[in-house]
Amino acid sequence: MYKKINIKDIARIAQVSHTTVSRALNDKSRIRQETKEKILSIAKELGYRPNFIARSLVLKRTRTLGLVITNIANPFYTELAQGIEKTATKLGYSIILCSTQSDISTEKQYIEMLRSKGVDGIVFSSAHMEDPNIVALAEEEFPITLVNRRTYHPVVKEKVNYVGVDNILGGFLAVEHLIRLGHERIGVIGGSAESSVGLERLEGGKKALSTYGLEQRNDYFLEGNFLKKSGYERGKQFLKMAELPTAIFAASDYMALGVCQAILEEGLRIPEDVALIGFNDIEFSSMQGIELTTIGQKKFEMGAIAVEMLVEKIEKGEERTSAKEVLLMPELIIRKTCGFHLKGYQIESTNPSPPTLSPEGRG
Amino acid sequence: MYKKINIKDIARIAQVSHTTVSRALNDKSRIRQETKEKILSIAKELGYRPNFIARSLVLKRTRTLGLVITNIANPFYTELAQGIEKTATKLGYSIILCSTQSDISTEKQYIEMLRSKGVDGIVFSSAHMEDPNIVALAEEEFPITLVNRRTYHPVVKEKVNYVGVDNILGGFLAVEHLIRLGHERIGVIGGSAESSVGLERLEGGKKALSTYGLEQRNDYFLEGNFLKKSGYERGKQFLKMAELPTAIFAASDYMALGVCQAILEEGLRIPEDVALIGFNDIEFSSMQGIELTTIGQKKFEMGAIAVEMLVEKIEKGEERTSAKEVLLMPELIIRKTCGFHLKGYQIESTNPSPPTLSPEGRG
DNA sequence: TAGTTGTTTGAAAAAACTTTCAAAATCCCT
DNA sequence: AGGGATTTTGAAAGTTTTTTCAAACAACTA
Repeated sequence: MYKKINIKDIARIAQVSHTTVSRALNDKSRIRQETKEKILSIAKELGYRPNFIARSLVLKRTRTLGLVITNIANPFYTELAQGIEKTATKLGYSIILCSTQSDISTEKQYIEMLRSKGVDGIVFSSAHMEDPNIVALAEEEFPITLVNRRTYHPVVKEKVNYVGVDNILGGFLAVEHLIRLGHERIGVIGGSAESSVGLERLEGGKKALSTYGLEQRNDYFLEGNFLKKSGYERGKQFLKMAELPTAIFAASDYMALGVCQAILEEGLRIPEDVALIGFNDIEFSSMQGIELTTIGQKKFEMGAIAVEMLVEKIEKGEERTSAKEVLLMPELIIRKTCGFHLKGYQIESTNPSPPTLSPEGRG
Repeated sequence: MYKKINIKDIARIAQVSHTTVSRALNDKSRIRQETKEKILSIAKELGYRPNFIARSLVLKRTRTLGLVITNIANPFYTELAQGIEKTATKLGYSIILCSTQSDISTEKQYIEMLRSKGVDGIVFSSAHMEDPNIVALAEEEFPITLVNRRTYHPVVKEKVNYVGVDNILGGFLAVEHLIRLGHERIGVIGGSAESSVGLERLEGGKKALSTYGLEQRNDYFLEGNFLKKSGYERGKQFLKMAELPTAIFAASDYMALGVCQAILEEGLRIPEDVALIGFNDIEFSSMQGIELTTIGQKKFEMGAIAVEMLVEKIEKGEERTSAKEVLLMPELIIRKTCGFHLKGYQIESTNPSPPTLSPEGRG
């Protein structure tokens, strides 16, 4: 049986007090180089492993972060989670994974647990619009950051950092692309009403419609929940309409894949019968046989920035008070589900400049 | 500023000792019902939140598990991770996520960290064949379980629990399916040599070949690493051969998707020119436009069983000494990449019985 | 009433570490 | 050699909780 050895064991062998051992181990001053080396070598020899929980108890720091996410199965979140986990370990933190299935009360329990376990901060990747848990944390000034989804609550806006894409621009780009390809009846499948990103993408889409002078038909806006199944169902709904849209913008690739399934099942072709554009650019969107045109966003980088901001907040403490907001630029990724390639256009630069192209490509 | 309140604060207000408060909070005996209720109500009113790290210090239990995984981005692992996370929380544990990118020394650092943080156990989803870190843990009898990949090291086999699929059977099923459809030149893309599952699947494939009296050609066995890119590259390699295989079995769907890309790029059709079968049945394999025939395994359940076994080991302690090994049954899932549907067979039951079907379907 | 039993409570120790403060040791200068 | 300054070390307290042991208290029996 391996007995765990602690700072006192080392002290006894090195013939010093455990205080001195602590100083040696933590590379503190007020210790002679010689004694430090001796202690270090003994520690190494004994295979000493520091007990972080004892340390945490006195330091009130665990170097552990919570990650609350709806569901890792969603490919968008797994890429995000990767960025988060990687940069957390780079910065010396580990992360506790919490998947809430979007349930506010599950989220609350997770938060309770995380705080009892003494995490130094939490990153939320899927905040609800009016998430009371997040508001409470913000009021208490507990270190958190929001990534991807945000909350419009004033105290959250004032106090907590946020990273995301410019979803309004993204939505605009998506619908604009459809419009430029000649579509006038454009169906939009939004995210759930609890998600800021869905709303913002929808808003961007509507903006494109009005910029190009197209009618906004209410029956062409359907609410989804970002999941494949919901894309499938909303897609079917569109396809049953008397005057069905000629193009569909789904607020996530995952949903777009569901729409794809629905369209194909009805015996329709993509993009000839109905064009399809998604959002996120998950890995599978680029697969042969799918080749979904979509709005790309830097998911890994988003996660990385989120934890960098959080760690800065934790370590810098109260120094910076105002909340930062960083918005990454979305990017139109043209593949084959909108028919761009069929019309023989050459791929142009897709940087997010204001709409200048004359609608010559219509019809 | 919210000051954290502790057991002593409650004691002061309730006019009892903190010992008594502890008893009330933990629902222990040796306390009068009346005092207990009083204490509980005070605790609630003050918003008391137990400090798990102090508790952990004395109890030597953290109710936290480590999950070491190569990479959450691989869809197979995300489904597995879901099963793990969900049942961990169900059993009152939280999990710290560690993605090693298959690097042994990164893994070692993660293990050090996890142990310093006092996790009660670790689940390894991607053990290397001769992983020294795992051997060391096993020798020390630190609670771990292996899921998916295993190690053939004798002390690990003797001491640590394992859950996985019957990969040999799975490989057999895959290649058998190809053989029954008339293929005689079957290329296999294995996993990396460090992975037990790749080896076992290959072994199963070879077994099918010999069972049906087919030649085993060494140039038809290529080593991959389970990732899409490696499937693409190995696929290309096969397609450049003078006598290219008429069917390919890839040891993971993720690789099969890469192979798919390679085949399509070469202007060949699936399954008419070359048939393709994968392993894992990840969610995207069932997508329209892909419809990959594959070997299914219960990933979520596998994860669930892994943590159940681990928790049992942790909580039961030394009571059960011999290591359990649970092997789930793989299942042939026939979709469209092997051409089964083209031949007008009706879908038969695919339970893993010994090969009885006469090879009437050949040619 | 004394003695026994059983229940309820609290003091103190323990877990493994960091930090503060004071004491001891060393060094330098006159 | 003596005194001040500086460096090195250790004792003790603190972090929050659980647990052991003993004390106090109530109730019951003889």
